[in-house]
Amino acid sequence: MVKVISRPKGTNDLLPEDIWRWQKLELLIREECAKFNYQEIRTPIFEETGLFQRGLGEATDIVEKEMYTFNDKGGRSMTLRPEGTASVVRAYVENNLKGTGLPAKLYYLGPMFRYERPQAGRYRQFHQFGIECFGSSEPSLDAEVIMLAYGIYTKLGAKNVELKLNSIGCPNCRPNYLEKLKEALKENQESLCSNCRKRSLTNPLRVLDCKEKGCQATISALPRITDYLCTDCSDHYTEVKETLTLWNVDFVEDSRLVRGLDYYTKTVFEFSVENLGAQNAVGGGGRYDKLVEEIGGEPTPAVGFAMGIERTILAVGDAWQKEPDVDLYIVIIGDTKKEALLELIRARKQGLKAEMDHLNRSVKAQFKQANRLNAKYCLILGPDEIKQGKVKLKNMRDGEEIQLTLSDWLGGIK
RNA sequence: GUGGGCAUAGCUCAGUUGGUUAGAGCGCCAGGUUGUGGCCCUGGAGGUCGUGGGUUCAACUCCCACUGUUCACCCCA
Repeated sequence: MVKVISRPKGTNDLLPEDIWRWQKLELLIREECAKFNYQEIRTPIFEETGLFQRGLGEATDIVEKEMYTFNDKGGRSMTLRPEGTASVVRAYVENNLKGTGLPAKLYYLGPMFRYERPQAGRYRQFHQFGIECFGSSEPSLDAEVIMLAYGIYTKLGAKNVELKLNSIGCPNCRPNYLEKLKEALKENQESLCSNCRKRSLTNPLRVLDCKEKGCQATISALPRITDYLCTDCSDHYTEVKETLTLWNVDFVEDSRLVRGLDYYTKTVFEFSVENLGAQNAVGGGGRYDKLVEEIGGEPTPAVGFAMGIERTILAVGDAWQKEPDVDLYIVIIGDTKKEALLELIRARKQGLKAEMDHLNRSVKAQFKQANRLNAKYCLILGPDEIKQGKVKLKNMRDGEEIQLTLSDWLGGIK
């Protein structure tokens, strides 16, 4: 025997027993995007490495140690995309999408790649759905992006989804806050964990995110960004909140929410669920008014959101029920395969999901198979029936069997 | 990248102080009904006990390494 090659670490085979969940979620996503006038965009799965270095920030963990980077045969450094926004921004600039009218509202759905240690809800190849809206700095679009995501989570039937909201200011007001924060951190070094002491210098905002119990008291006493926002940012934040309230979106303000990517400005938000352990963030996003410029486009305000598909499906749990595989199963008795083949294709032309036996199984085994496929009806074709031009149609829910003519038994299906 | 747990049938798991033929439930296949599913009964197929080394007369069991998986850290979706 040849050695079986197994799939790469941190990747998954999506089998028929699970894939229906994906399809159901994708359908919901596409319907909601259509309602909000978001159009799909599909970009390459790999890009020049520089795109992500510029887009996400050199100092982020993703760029520093989690990217699948390789040289192609021409010696160019390429990277499997670790997230979707940078590519969409690139495509927006490269294809001059502002020319198609603003705001440009785009969504994407597909695999992303990060070299991480896998655990529940965290894989090396995972999938994200995301939306990006370019060309307007209006808070109503921040709210709309959040509303779209909120609507999807609500319709999923997932329990205990929480929306956290914050504003992290802009290049005008954030430096001012950072200084105050650093000062406060300096005074409280003693009471912080070793990690936070490091972060106080390298990335002070992330201290706010620390989950260490010992740090909590100190963190809650630190200055809040929302108290230091400039008028522009503060007004923007207020209007986002007002619009969400107008739309009955439940949210919790969390002045400690900062998020890990460097490109965010003003609005940031995150959706989390209870039952997912450490990987409880199922989606998040925010405004990124400086990113398009950084990628090389002209200054363009933008706001977006990304959802982790695997985590979202985990969060749904068993709240969903699988559709039956077939409406109709044709049971062959004796030498009636030819008739069965004819009726099978007739049923399918009528739009029924139909199946029949291809293993020459016993009648009993055929009914078992029908049951396994959760068939609503069985069409029974035996020599006696064919002789008289009749067939039997059995309702598998209540076991009732009725006799119909071979030519119009389809009328018996409700 | 760091630390801990786990790895036996398709799935969930038993397996005694190391002892010769590795089990159960579910699932799968067949029969119990010359042409009728779900429930029940009977039988059957299916395992190089994650991989490779070592200790031993003897290893699923003990030791080491590797791989996978899982939880936490970290990070994020």
